[in-house]
Amino acid sequence: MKHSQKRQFKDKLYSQFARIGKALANNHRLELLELLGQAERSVEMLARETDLSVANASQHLQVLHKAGLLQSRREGTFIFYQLADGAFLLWQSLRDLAQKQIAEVEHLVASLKRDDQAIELKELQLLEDIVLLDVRPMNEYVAGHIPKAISMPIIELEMRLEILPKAFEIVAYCRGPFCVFADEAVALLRSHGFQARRLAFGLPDWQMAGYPVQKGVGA
Amino acid sequence: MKHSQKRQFKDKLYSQFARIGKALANNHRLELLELLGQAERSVEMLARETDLSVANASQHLQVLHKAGLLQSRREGTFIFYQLADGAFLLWQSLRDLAQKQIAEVEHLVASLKRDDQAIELKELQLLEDIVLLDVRPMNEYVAGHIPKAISMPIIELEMRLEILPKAFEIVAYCRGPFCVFADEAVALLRSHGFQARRLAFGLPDWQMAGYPVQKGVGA
DNA sequence: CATTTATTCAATTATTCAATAGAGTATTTG
DNA sequence: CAAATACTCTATTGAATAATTGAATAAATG
Repeated sequence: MKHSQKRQFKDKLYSQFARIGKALANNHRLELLELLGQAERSVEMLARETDLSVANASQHLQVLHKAGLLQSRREGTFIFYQLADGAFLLWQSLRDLAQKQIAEVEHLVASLKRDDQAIELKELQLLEDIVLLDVRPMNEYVAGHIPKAISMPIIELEMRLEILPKAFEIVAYCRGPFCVFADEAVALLRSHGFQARRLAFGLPDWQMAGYPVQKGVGA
Repeated sequence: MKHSQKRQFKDKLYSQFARIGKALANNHRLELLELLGQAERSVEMLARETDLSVANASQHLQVLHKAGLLQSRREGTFIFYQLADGAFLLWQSLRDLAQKQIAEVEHLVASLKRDDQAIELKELQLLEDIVLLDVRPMNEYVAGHIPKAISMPIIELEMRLEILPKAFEIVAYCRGPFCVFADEAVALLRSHGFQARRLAFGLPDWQMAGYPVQKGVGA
């Protein structure tokens, strides 16, 4: 094989890889990936949750789909998108690299005045006598949650505070390290005299680490 | 926190993530990443190996650098770039997703008429009585290689065929699953009556899997 | 079978990106 | 300190992308 043929082959091959890179090159598309990492959704739901127009969300979803990052299925008039195999690992690698290498990310997270007592993956195993709250929207809890976690969407938390025990520490988790639901939950709980911390990670990270995931509404 | 404030925060955060996506959105930059996954290099070396002008290569390297994917150090008039922590995992996730999800990639690989007997990571452990050849350029071998592998750059292989034993199977590896050096080596070896196969993966994949890596020129 | 709902397509505009050429900046060497 | 080497910056060009709007599909409903 001549040099020019090799060059042509490499150009073609890496251009295919770059299709995935291009799909990752937009903030809205990354936000869509993060949402879809939690649970599948229709175009309209995704548009609403990302504050995009439906047409625009649809376009972005198609870019992700063509790059092999999403799978879709039709159900009546709805089209549900979900992550393709391997897409979460890619998003996770990107997210983690950004956290390590980009100073502005740290700066943004610092602006949340987040508690630095967040619990890492391995630490959670060792904790006993805690109440674990999944503060994501219900549909994400149903799609999968950490065993023993109670569904307590952040919007319902304040109303349902009285059912929580003050004798135990309360641990909240949400979508991932950059999701603020758990921070809001911890702040609210503490302001009402509870002892509370957040997990530093989300359900998909838990799942990727090989831990068991429970689906549906727990008995 | 109001909805509009949350939206602003998310837009800023995901825009930072998208900086990395944008860095991955070009075939030349991905090729640079793959090369740097093997060993650090100067701008000029990278330009030559990717058939880019030096100015253009420099620009692309700076894009990668600003996105946190590369680190650089000066040595005299040379600037050496190397992968930042976590950058190889990101490139590997992207590459593996492309292999699984993009049909054109499979099509391109098929055009190589590659032998499908390639040896996977776990299989290599079980093989005995083989001669393992690292057919990448010498500098990459020096930067790190699989223990017991012999450096045999593909351009030297034909000249040095006589030192190889016919009694053992010969196994060649190179940069990764899409590198053709090992395919060329296998083809050449077989045409000279050797029994030969390639590894399906490269040195960085071996290293990422937690196996030991030897540096320098083996004693 | 017309209407409604959910999604996609097509056309437009503003913005961003890739590549090039040539000038400019560090650093080493004679 | 002048020349050589290695790299970076700037300006320009043409190409690609993002968001918007309104029209066009596909499937379900009355």
